[in-house]
Amino acid sequence: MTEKPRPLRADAARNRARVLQVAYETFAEEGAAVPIDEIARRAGVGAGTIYRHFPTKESLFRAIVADRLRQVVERTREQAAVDPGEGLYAFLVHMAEQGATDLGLTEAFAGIGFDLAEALPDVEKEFTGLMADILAQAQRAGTVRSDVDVADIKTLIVGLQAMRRFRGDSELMHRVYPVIRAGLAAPPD
Amino acid sequence: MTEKPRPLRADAARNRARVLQVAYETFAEEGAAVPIDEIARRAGVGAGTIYRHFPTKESLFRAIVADRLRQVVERTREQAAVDPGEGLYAFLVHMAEQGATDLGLTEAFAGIGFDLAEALPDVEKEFTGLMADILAQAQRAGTVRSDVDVADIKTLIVGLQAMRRFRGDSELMHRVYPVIRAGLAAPPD
Amino acid sequence: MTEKPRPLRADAARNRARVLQVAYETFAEEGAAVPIDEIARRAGVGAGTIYRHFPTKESLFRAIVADRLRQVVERTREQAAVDPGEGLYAFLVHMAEQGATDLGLTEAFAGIGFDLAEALPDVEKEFTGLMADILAQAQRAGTVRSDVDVADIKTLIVGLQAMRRFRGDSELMHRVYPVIRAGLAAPPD
Amino acid sequence: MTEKPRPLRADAARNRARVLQVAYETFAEEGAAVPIDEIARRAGVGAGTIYRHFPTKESLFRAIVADRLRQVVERTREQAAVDPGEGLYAFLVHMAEQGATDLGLTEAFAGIGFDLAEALPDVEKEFTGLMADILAQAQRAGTVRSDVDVADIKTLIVGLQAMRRFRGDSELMHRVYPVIRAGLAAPPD
DNA sequence: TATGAATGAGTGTTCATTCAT
DNA sequence: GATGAATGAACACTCATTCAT
Repeated sequence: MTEKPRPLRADAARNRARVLQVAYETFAEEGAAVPIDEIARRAGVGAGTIYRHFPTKESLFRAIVADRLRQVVERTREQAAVDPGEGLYAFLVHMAEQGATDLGLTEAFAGIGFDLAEALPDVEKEFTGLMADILAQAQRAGTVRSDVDVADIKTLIVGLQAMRRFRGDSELMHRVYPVIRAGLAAPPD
Repeated sequence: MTEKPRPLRADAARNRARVLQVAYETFAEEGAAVPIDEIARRAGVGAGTIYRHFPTKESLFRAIVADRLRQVVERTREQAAVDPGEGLYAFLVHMAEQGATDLGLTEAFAGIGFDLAEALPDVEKEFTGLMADILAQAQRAGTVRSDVDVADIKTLIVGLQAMRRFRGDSELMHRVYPVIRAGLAAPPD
Repeated sequence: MTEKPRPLRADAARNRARVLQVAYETFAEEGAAVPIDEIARRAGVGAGTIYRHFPTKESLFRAIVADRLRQVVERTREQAAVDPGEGLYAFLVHMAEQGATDLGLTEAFAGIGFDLAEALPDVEKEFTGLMADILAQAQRAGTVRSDVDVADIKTLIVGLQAMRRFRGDSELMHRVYPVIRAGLAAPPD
Repeated sequence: MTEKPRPLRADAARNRARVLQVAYETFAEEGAAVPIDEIARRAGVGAGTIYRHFPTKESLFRAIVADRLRQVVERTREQAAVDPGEGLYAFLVHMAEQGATDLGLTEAFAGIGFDLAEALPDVEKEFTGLMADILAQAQRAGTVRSDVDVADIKTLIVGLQAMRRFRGDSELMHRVYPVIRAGLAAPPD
């Protein structure tokens, strides 16, 4: 029974996209606590314009998180289709990268003041489904030990995102990610 | 150029200790965004009293972090003396635990809006020294692969703290910590 | 120095009438604080269209008040022609009814943030003239005491409108209006 | 189980009283829609000071209304003790006076955006009780017709307050109040 | 010295009005 | 002419910090 969301006027669509982009960058840099006015300033629009497109600050935040996660899901599915044994690792790397540049996403994913499953149930479901698929694939391919489950993977993502923000991407990938990977690949005790 | 910190009167010292304790608990529960008035209320003192001992909210936060880290250092040194091969693992577990119960400390350690080396250079130096010692010990004992360094361990702590806040202590210890440990113990490629 | 109001195009005239009607209903239901956008939404026009016909929100409000008062004047004149002794009472009842359903009109009439004589001098003049006429008629007919004047009647209207909004129409008519009427009919002390 | 409201410090008590007084005057002049900042400005305090004493704008408004109504109740009881037949009329006059100078009180009493019975049940109860008492007294004394009840009196107060704001006190008392009084004194049809 | 009251800049959000499409 | 998007000045309320008591 949702209203057909009639296409936005060209200028409005441009502004909406611009707000999303700037809000993404700003939340990424400053975390979810940045004032809306700061986002408006950076986007070169009035605060009211943001509120025309997103009724609350939280809804703007949600829109960004949903967008990011959808991109990760898509890229991961593509890669997992090509190399099932590597799908999970590719996913971990994507998520670490996202968390690196995106303070807001990390907070959202770690549930700091934001419950993903409650706020974006659809995205959460698709996301969890993806993880279950690629984890099972990797376990069948023998690249991931058999005793880890989806909850463990989620936990590792939270950890990797935190680490990625703490450490440069190149260093994380060359020095710490191999440790995690070795731990995941190791046979259970 | 530091003032000689003349000894506090007994009641003032008691107040200072009480504020530290309550502030620790409160930041741990509520995160760094909790109002100073809430800490004052819980401590049963006026807000002014807190500002007498700590000139800004941030300085109070710093004092707590320093205090916590000193405790971890002490406990870790004791355990490392007993079993050098386990010292580093004991340390990781202590830090994860601290991060678990201490939202404020995690933020501080991960450098979210707070740079430890800049804010508390003395503590940071001692802390890094400890890590170098116990890492070297473990590598000599053969329990940790030879190609990880202190920076890698710091990074893993950031990750573990984030994970510990995301996941219950028992589950983290039984399900994810073994993965990290297996990765650290594995021989380099 | 007023612009000659050149005749509106048919569609524009239709829009203007529609806005007036919807604005009347909306102000009546929601009071003068209702956003212009809400009126536009209900009327199925853009906000800009309202501003084309009425340069400010207040001017729209004025137009409605004028319209309503003209209707009351007309109906009252008709009834007073039939029964001069009852004309004033019919008028009071009409005005109370208007105030009942029309939060905006009541505010306008009572001068809450809106001065009728200043804002709509023409309407005010006609309105006052009507009251003078029907009051004199009623006094000649002996149905209203001789010592009340037009200002008193205006005052009573303000009171009746306030009362009507406070109390249901039926109850006001059966229980309180008779008291007012008895007071007006009573001979002067 | 209410906290014993320990006595305020002298300066705080002075400020609280000042805020109440200024807020009373300001609401009276401007109505309930005045910004809190305006009240703060007039009182010569920061907005935060008002919020220290009254947690919301509405609670400040409530405090004023309660205070005013209690004064009216008290004065009316005194006068009714002296002359039972006049008690109700004295009450009507008091309430009209209050409404005259107090736009906020009128709005509260007429229920414009504020439900007295819900917001201040104690005051409302005492108030209604007073009206029942003095109305019965007056009816026993024969100064008020037997067929009006408390709800009718409330309605008349709403009307009188609206009228009093519309018309000067002296004129209302000399010209319109006698009409109401005659209507109330008249025998039922 | 301790208290907690006062300050005032800052936050999310709304809405009358203007203006590009 | 009509549309509805953009603007930006409010507003209620919060909180780190200062200061009178």
